[in-house]
Amino acid sequence: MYVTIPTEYANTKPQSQSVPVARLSAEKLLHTKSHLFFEGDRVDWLYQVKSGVVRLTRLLEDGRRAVIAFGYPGDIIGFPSNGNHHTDCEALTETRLQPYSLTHLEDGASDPELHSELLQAALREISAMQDHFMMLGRKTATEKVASFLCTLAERVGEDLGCYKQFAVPMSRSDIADFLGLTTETVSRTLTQMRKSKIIAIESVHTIVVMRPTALLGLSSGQN
Amino acid sequence: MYVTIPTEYANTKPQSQSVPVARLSAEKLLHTKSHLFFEGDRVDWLYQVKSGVVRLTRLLEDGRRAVIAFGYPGDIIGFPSNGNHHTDCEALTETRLQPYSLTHLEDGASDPELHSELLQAALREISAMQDHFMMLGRKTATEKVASFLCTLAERVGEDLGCYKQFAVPMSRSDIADFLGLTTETVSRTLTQMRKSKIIAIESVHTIVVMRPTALLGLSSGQN
DNA sequence: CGGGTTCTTGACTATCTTCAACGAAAGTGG
DNA sequence: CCACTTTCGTTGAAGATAGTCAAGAACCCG
Repeated sequence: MYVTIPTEYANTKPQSQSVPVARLSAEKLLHTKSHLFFEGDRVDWLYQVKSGVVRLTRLLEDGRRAVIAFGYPGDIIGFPSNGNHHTDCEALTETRLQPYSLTHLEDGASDPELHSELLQAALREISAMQDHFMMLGRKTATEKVASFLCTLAERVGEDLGCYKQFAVPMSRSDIADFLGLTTETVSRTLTQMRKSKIIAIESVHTIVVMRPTALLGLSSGQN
Repeated sequence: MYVTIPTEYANTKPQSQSVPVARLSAEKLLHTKSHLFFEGDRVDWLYQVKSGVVRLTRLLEDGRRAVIAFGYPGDIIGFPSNGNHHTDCEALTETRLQPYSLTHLEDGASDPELHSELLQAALREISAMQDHFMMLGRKTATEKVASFLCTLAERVGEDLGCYKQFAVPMSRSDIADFLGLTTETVSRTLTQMRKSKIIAIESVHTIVVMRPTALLGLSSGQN
């Protein structure tokens, strides 16, 4: 999941990724904090997240980290490059995954339809990543955090009357590394939004959006 | 073309993208500053750059801009998302392009091999974009500019004895929007590198790398 | 040649980071 | 189950990196 530039709150097309048809393996269970794969590992399977949340990260030699994406239900993860994984993948919650055999997927001749699905998934991924470039390169801290919350609210928020509540399974530093900020800045920004009654911080890992329109405004710089 | 994290100078595998086999249309010529497509246009063709350089951009309503990528010879551009272009594309120099019919490409059944090539190109694209996330989110201005120059040198630099020279067809603000900086910061950073004799600025749009190792050092933060 | 754009440079400012301390939460072992 | 340790989150103060504003120089293009 990438945080994009929401143009209208709660208006995105349902994230119902077309589900590849031929399941070649049973569901896989991944426990919180366990790894699905590491950077450099050979890619044998792609996975579609069925429930739970995973985190994809890359590291720099000196320890700086980038969170490339969060994998939410419906997302397909594990795209190879030169046959290898280019990120680490760790579960943030108990996660169920549907594996798909890569050899079978990549061989277009054997199953053209499945192959097309894979290509479509890759193209969606590219598009989502392009949105994220704008975020990383051109948005302020407040805009970044607001965009992030909007996306979470839209994607997994549950209605609470006129409010929307959602879980935030990732740590502050996961969020920071995803948005290109520090944990302190993320924390401060959230506090500020809480003080201006735009959000409520139910618990550290649960947020309620009190004023969706105001949050959306922050996300696009109209403050 | 994305600027990645060079691990060893002049050590990247040749950018020889596998060339799709079935050419369905004659080469297309694009003049400097003319557009190949705009964001929102329906995608009918993909293009492989044969010569020249193009620039892919996205805009925010308030005018902020992100340069998503520069398209150099060998690169494939125009990947659709929901059938539409998600960036504008403009030629920075006279450019020759080989078009490929999308309908033909996407229909895996009709030409499995071509379809596979397309998927591979998309996967390479995803990998390159992931590298760029680290750049945008976690690198300093100097590291960004140095990485950018390293990539250009590697990709299109011509040997001049022990130096490497290359053209910089994009403007300072193109570079800035690619790296998530301002034109002033790009300009200042280049000036600084020139003063420390790491590069020479032949002309505004031509750079010579005098001390490749030093430049590579800057790109990964060892300064 | 002249007008407009692009690039460079300077001075100042703001945003975000860094460093540090503290409190809260979660994990561990007796 | 409780005490202890460790990690995580929040907050504050100070500092630095990059941005903004502004002006002049260089470059292009007709």
